[in-house]
Amino acid sequence: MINKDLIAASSTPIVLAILAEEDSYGYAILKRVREVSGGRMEWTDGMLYPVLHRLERLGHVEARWQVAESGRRRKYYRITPGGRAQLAEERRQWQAVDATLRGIWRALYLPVPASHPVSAAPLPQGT
Amino acid sequence: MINKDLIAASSTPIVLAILAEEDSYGYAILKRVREVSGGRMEWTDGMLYPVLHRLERLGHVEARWQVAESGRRRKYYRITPGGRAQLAEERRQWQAVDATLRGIWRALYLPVPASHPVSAAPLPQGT
DNA sequence: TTGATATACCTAGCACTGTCATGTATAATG
DNA sequence: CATTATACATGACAGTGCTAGGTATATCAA
Repeated sequence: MINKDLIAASSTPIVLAILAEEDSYGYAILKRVREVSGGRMEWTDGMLYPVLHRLERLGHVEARWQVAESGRRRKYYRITPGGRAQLAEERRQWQAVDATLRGIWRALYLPVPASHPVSAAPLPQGT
Repeated sequence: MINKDLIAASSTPIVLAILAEEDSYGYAILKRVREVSGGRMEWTDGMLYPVLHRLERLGHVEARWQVAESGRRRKYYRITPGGRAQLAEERRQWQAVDATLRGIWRALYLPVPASHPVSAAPLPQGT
């Protein structure tokens, strides 16, 4: 569905953004990604947990064990101030690349994929 | 400037889109990327040539040697019909991920990075 | 009890790919 | 003759998603 490189490029900003909404844990993050993407992105737990561990190692998130009402133990993650700064930086980089891609695509007269109306906003004509 | 994963995710669609504009060669592609991105993206030749070789191996582009008026030999690349199909698919995937990211960011009240006005268009307010 | 399913976390081995450094060659410039 | 820009190529290294497998518990049906 979505290729590996795109997954790699988007996993960090997506996880940080989800945790910026509220504290969460692995299994719930997987479901949240599926929900936010409208089912277009399906993550495996085998890729998510290493991402969470890396973010923790880098100090972008903090983890704590907690037992839910259901009786299950969950590892909740909370974003740190450093994580929020990282999220802003990731967002800046993504938008720089996105602007570049849209700039080239605009000149190409490519057919717009009809499956999902991504944005109804007209493209700016400036600079 | 731009992290490795984002480079990896965008290299294929960018190269294919540049070749969809017109036939080109390695060194010129590097300069074109710098130009189209407004200087925000700087590619190394050490990453571009393997990308071109891979695209050729996959049948997305075709290569031919040619001697320019300057006397230098250049390896020109031309996009194939299969390459155009791949470009459309890459574009579809990119926009799916982009829509997901914008969907999460929209809910966050993140400060807009002021360095580069990527888009002046207001975000659509609908679902 | 037993079995199936969903929840919940973790890791090892593999393949892929950008980075960095390096190599080769030529034209233009001073 | 030295320097710079042009022009292509590759090997060693590190990072990371994928696949497959492992462990454990709560819920529900048979």
